[in-house]
Amino acid sequence: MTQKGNASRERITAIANNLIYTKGYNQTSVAEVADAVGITKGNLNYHFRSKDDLLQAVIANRITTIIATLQQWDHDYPQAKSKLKRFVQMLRSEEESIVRYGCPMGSLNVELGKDQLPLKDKAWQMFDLYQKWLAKIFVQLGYKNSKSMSKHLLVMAQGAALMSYIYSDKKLLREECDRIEEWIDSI
Amino acid sequence: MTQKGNASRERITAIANNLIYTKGYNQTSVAEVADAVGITKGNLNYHFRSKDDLLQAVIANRITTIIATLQQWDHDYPQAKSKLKRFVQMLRSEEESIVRYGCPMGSLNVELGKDQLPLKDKAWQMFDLYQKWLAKIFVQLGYKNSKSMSKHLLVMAQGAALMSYIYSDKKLLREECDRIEEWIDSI
DNA sequence: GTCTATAAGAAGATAGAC
DNA sequence: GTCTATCTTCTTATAGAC
Repeated sequence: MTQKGNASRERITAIANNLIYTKGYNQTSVAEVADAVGITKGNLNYHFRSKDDLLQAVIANRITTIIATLQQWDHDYPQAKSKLKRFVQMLRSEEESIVRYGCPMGSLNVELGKDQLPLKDKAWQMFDLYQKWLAKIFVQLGYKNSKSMSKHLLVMAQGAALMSYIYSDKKLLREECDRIEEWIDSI
Repeated sequence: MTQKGNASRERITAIANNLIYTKGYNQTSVAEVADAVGITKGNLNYHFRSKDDLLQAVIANRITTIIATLQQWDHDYPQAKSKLKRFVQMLRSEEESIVRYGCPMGSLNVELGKDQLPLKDKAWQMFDLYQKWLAKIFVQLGYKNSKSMSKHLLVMAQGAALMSYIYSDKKLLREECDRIEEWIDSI
């Protein structure tokens, strides 16, 4: 709560995003965020009138990132199965943080799910972006049950992220990625 | 924080267990637990010197239950694959609560994982009981990689529980159980 | 915009009477 | 064992000066 700090909304949001991911939303105080940014609580409350308001901005930010990522993937990987593999690849490239902090989407949804329903809806949208994107691909692949298939892929990815997080086990995460990719090849 | 209440440790633990499951540990206050039990905070603090102490008792309780359950399953289902199916069956019979509150083990581990390391170790033991029990079965089935196989089954089960919880989707949970059972048949 | 100061409440835990 | 009362700390949020 010292230092100077040019505190644009974006700057605060980015730092809050990181803290909320690594510590959890309820376990992160606004004082901590302000401290990390280098401003005072009072100043932070000028930019965001409430803690929930801050989380909304964080989630909105994540949603924007996800949309951009999916567009990029659509552009980079024309083939349907390549898109699916790219999705799995995300688990591999993020293995370090997943094993330490879990999946940012999964953790946040679990945390908000028990109460705080209005915010949960926002957090839920993150999942739905991936799900709808995946479903589109399964349609391309000729599946009638594209929704079920896309959710199944999310189930495997979330299960892999969750268990490798709980066991702090990179090897497990890699093995599960292998299995998911085998599954993609087999369909 | 009114009413009379014969407050044995067991009674408090059972009620706390339920609240912690449905609301989450950090979102459950000791005042709430005391209220649900029908005693005062002061009294609760007589039985459990701290909130962490209370959670330890809750987890110890769960561990005892898990051990008893696994022994029962060992007794009731002599065949290896029947044991695995019984494990999956748990997801089906608990679908109502899983869809509403998630998996009690998974949620607690995620919640404690971000900080509170001493308690996480305790919570982690719950998972390990299942994992070791499953691994034993895969050994029976002749698998060299029994550990990997047992964790894979946990991955699928946890993924199914998590996603069906996030989507509040019983149909998804059932479909994923079907897939897991198909997998068991195929190995 | 950014600060200091402070309000207002919640939560965990303790002291002491009964 | 169980209660009432109190303490302390943490947390969110506001008020007002600069």
